[in-house]
Order: sequence, then structure tokens, then C-alpha cells
Amino acid sequence: MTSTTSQRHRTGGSKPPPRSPPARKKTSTSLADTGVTTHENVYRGLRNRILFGGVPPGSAVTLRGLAEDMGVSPMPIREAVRRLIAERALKMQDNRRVVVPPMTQDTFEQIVFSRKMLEPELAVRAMDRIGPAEIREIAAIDKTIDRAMAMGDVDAYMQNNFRFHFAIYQRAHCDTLMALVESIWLQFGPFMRMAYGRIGTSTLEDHHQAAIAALERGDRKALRAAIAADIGQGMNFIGEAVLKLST
Amino acid sequence: MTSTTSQRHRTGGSKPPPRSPPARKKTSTSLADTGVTTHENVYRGLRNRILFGGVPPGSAVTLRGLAEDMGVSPMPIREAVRRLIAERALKMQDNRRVVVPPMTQDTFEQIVFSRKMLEPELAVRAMDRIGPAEIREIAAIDKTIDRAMAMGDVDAYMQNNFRFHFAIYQRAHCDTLMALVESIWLQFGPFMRMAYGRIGTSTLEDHHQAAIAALERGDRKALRAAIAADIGQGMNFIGEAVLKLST
DNA sequence: ACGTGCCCATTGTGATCACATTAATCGCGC
DNA sequence: GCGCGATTAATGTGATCACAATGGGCACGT
Repeated sequence: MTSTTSQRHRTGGSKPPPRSPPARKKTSTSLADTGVTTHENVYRGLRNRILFGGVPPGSAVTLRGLAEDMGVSPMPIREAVRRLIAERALKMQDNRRVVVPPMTQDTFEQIVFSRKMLEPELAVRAMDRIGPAEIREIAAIDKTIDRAMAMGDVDAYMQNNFRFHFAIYQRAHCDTLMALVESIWLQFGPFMRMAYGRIGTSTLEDHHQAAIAALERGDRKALRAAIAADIGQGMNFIGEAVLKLST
Repeated sequence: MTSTTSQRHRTGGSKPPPRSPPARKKTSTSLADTGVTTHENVYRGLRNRILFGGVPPGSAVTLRGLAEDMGVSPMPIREAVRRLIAERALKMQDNRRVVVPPMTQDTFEQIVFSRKMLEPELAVRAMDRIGPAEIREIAAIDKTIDRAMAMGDVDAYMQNNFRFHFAIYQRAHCDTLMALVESIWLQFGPFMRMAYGRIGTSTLEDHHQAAIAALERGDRKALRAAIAADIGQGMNFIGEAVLKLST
């Protein structure tokens, strides 16, 4: 699947001897070719897979393996992986092997702290730019979350939980803060998935309704508290499932 | 010139028909070849240059240019630059040109906010691991800062100011938080240099003495306040110099 | 003299090859 | 049969080439 190939930069077709005949083919414009570079597409795909738990912690990520999967040369893979390493979504161990970094109690605590420091602020800053239309949109996402939870659809739950939070944060137009928060989400994404995979989504409760209500009332303090509570509850759930039960 | 090549990875010696006489020489060890990979060395060199204002905002950073400067092929440069872009130390604009990102009032405010949220906490967490010996070391760095300020040595001032803060933060052993803070420092480094270049270091006052005193007394609240005040004062200075005066 | 169009230099991107190192596999000896 | 060493496979790294696109420089035309 996804045998898609790159959109440009055909290298010569065959070529045992050094030189390569032109043999340009280009074209194709395969699919999803959103005009961006190949390594950008690779990056987004990989990023989403990590963010939503598609790459279990500890599993190896090889350049040539991904290259074959995505039908491109190892080159754009290298750039995408390097970028994800810089964002701490991946980690290169001393072996030079690339893996999803393991979670420790210390790291987890720092993640929780960072989230509680940054995300409520982001929500409050976004509040002024969130009107009735945006609130409706956000509430719709929350509805989707409820459906996913009821059906036990972990993937849909995670994706929409992400959409819920970032639909709010994004309105703050604070890209510097957003970059920090996105990096943090990338770091706990795989373990959120692991937690839901172990325990399921049925016992989940979030504070999204309280956040929506605070948005409607324009209550900054309540919004801040709702986001903080949501983070606390969600991260506590992950902590229990991942750090307490086995490893 | 600089026909120099890397230290390993022989390229296939002869290559019959086509290209390029080998001309390898190894050379130089220009960059403190610490046994790590080439792109890691390139990364560190470039990172320091950015962090300490060696690359003025707006100036172009070209792959081949840097490659020639450092005597390596464009390849490790690409990885280092890609990493610095991910850390927001560099930015690739739509032209595909790589530059030190410009500073805006909004970005600046977010940087100040992030620093005030994260760095005092880092200092407090480090306090338990900072004994008399470490305090002596930190105080010595502060002495060096005073000397640099008196002599108007901007480079020495910036490097030792960095060393002062991170000598403290490092003891917290919080690498997740540290990564966030380092990314932030990379973003305002070039403008700190710009500010000092414009106004000089003579009018500077910091709160380092208060921080050292708080460390000696084990006074968490005072340490938090001293770090926050130092950030406030320093960033206000940069803000005045960079955002108010011209652009 | 100024604007306009073309040409070439430069830049980032992608592919492929060569190499060093590490992991895995198999075979040999006990 | 079971460990242990050598050989083989696989992986990340660096270099080089080819290509598309942008930008700047120069000549030409009005």
C-alpha cells in the first residue's frame, strides 16, 4: 500500500554505468501531493503515526525500512527522522539506532509540569478569538470524542482529543508556545496509546464540558482550571497505566 | 582551497570514468573532532554561533557556503541545519532560503513568558543538588561575567551568562525541561547580541548575586524570585534595544 | 535614462553509491 | 548438544551527481 512515489527529481532510471540517460518522467503528481517537499510529507506521516501511537515505544525505526514503506529514497526519510529526533519524538541511542524514546517517571513528571504551565495559558490567550462559531466547532469535536469513547475506538479518540485541544490552542496565534506544546505531545503520544490499549476508553472522563462552558461564559479562570484538570486527569490515567502496571 | 574531506568514509577511491580526483587529505581537525559524527560537530559549531550572536538575524545561511567554510560536504550541513530549524534556531522561508528568524513583539513576549515559567522552576529543582563546591563554581562564572562587562567584551559576557544559567539548570537533571529552555535561548540569542552591540554591556545589571545568595541560604522562594527578576531585567533590556529602537 | 526580458549562477532537494560499524547468523570445535 | 568465533547482512553516515526553481545580472528595446 501506498506504493506512491515522489513527485519530482527523478534520477536517471537505470544506470549501472556512471552516467544516467535522461529518462525523465516526472509527472505523476501521485497523490496527496500538496505541493510540499517529499521529506515534509514523510515527516507529517511519521509524526502522526507517532502522535497517535502508531509506533510502539521501543520498536526500531530504520531508514531503509521506512523508505521502502513509503516508496521514496532514504534521503527524505533521514531529514524527517532527524527533525523528529530534534523534536524529541524519536531518539537515537548510542547504537545509532532510532527508537521511540522510553518513558521514565522523571520524564513523565516533567511533561505533566510543562503541560500545566503552558496549555492553560494557551487556552486563555485563545479565548478572545473564540466566538460562538468556534465554540460550536469545538463542541462538535467533543461529541465525536464521546462517540469514539463509547465505541472503544482508540484511534478516533486520540485523534479527536488532539483536535479538541489544538482547536482551542491554535486560536491563540502563539506559534512559539505552540511549538513547545507540540513537542511535548509528541513525547507522550505513544504512551497515551499504550494506556488506552491496556485499559480501554470506557473509564475515561474528561473536563471538556467544563472547558466549553467556560468558553461560553468567557470565564478565564474557569477555563484555565478546566484545562489544568483535564491534563491532570488524563496524565494521571496514563501514568497509572504505563508507569505503575509493569513497565 | 579547503579541498579537505571528512575523516572517514572513504569515497570509493577511483571511480573509473567520471568524476573527480580523490584528493583526500584528512587534514586539520579544524573542529575539535571529538569522535562524534560530522554533522554533530557542525551542529554544535553552528549552534554556538547562533546562540552567541555570531549569525546576525536576516543573514542568509546557505548549505554549500557553510560546507565550504567548514570543509565538509553539504550533506552533514543539511542535517545540522534541519535540526536547528526544528529547534527554531533557524527558519526556512517560503523561498527555501534559510535565515535566522526575525523577531516580533508577539514572539518576544512568548519567549519571556516561557522563560519565566520554566527557568525559575529549573533552578529550584537544581537547588538540592547544588552544594558549596557548585556554588563556588557558579560564583566564579559570575566573576568572569563582571570582568567581561567591565571590559565591554560582549562575546565573553554572552558565553558566560549562558554558562551561569545552565550551570544551575543542568543540576536539576531535567532533560525534558532543559530541551525546551535551550530551544528558547536559541531563539533570542541573536537578538541579545544585537542589543549588547547597540547599547553595550556597561549599563547592565543582573540579579546573579541575589541568586547565589539564595543558593547559599537554600531559600527556594528567593532563588525563584532572583531568576525571574534576572530574566525580566535582561529581556526588558533586549526588548528595548531591539524592538523599540528602529527594527 | 529607465524599464523589461532573457540568461546564467546559485540554492535546496532527491537519489545513488561507498564505507564503517554493529547486529545477526551460521558453522566449527569441544 | 551446546557454546563461541568468524562470516554475512543490515544500518547510519558522508559524498557526489542531477534536477527544479529562484534570483541576480546584463543586454536590449523603447
